[in-house]
Amino acid sequence: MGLRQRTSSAQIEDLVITAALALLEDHGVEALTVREIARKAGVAPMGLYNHFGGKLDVVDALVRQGHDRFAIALDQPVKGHGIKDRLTDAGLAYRAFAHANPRLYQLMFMQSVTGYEPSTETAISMGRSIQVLVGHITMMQEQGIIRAGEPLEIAQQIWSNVHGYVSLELFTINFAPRPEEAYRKLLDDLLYGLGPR
Amino acid sequence: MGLRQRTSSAQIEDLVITAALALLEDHGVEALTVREIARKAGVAPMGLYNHFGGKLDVVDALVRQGHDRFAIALDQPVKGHGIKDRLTDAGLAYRAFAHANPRLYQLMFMQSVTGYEPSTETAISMGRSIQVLVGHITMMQEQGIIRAGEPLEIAQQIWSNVHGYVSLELFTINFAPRPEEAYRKLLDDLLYGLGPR
DNA sequence: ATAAATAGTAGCACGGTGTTCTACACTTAC
DNA sequence: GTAAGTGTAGAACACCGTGCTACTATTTAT
Repeated sequence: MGLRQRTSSAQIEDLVITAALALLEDHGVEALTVREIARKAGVAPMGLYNHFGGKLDVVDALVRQGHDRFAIALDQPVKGHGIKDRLTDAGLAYRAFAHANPRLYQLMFMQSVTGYEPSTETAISMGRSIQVLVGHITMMQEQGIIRAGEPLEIAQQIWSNVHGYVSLELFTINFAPRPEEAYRKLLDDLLYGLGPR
Repeated sequence: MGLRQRTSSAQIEDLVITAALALLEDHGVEALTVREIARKAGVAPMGLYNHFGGKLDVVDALVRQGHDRFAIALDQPVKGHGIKDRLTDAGLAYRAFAHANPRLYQLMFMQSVTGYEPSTETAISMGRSIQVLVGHITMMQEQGIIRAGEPLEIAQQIWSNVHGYVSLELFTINFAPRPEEAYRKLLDDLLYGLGPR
């Protein structure tokens, strides 16, 4: 037997994920139904079961792709900025990503689809984002900008603060009059609190 | 016409909410179905529509009750502690509440039931919690423990940090080896970052 | 070129969901 | 005693995720 042509399959998987993402961002999680995704992707509902384990598996693929894009976004250095501003820039990129893909962000970090739990493969993708953060922290520790300590633990602190602000913001629980400015101040205080004492 | 006996109605509403809470914490959001809640409460499914607007309205009542209990938990002063430790104590109480009612917390602050959005009445209940925080902050500002600035904005910062850590923890995205200790350190750095410079 | 295997399709079916409707039983007020 | 109102049971509707079967088109092997 010769090599099977799988181009078609890969295309279909891509079509499905793209359709699901569009549906999610345009009409919310409630629009993420098997029939709707299939229709938008131009595929039979059964095709969704031929290429994926089911609806939650499609969601998982969507989330995994999201984490991959997310890790890249966090690692974009801003030209003209030194290492000193690495974390601030990453923090701004973090919020920008969440605002550009709010419902995807909810899917990735809040439990917005009932029954969904990330697969181990997706968890690994998620781990890459925090590794980017750890990289920034280690560099800044070497420069004496951030106090000594386990980088992973410090990364967790930073992530908590940033994720907390952004997720409350998406949930429209934000009492600050100027959210953008308040967020910058948050990043500032956060770095000060993590600085050498 | 005389006064209507409404004891029965109030009782039923209470039965429904209690049943829903038990179901939520014991079997997760997926178990929160109309038929299941009614069965557990010993009420006909229709009773749920007689006393509430529907399933999401029951959820809303559940969330509102949660916020009321939450605000009280955040305002419990720890005996022997001074004003200096008010925020730390509140932070610990915050996490304790989330750990005692993890799925309720998810319902209150993450969007764990599809289609649910808090009513304005519930939003007001939520506002009371942050008012408790604002109270603590104002007191600590007067003592010079916290830097000057809009208390509401500072409250938002604290809330972000604490909520972020707790929600990532509930989502099992915690890379710190000793979560309890890491959380105390987070509170410590947070207060330091908010202190006078 | 011809036959066989495979991938994708359509469409129905099943159990479960939120919600609504109708018919019946019970309690309460006058 | 009678009437109103409140709660019940149970069926019904439309939708959901999912699985099954039959059919078609395309690709592969000979």
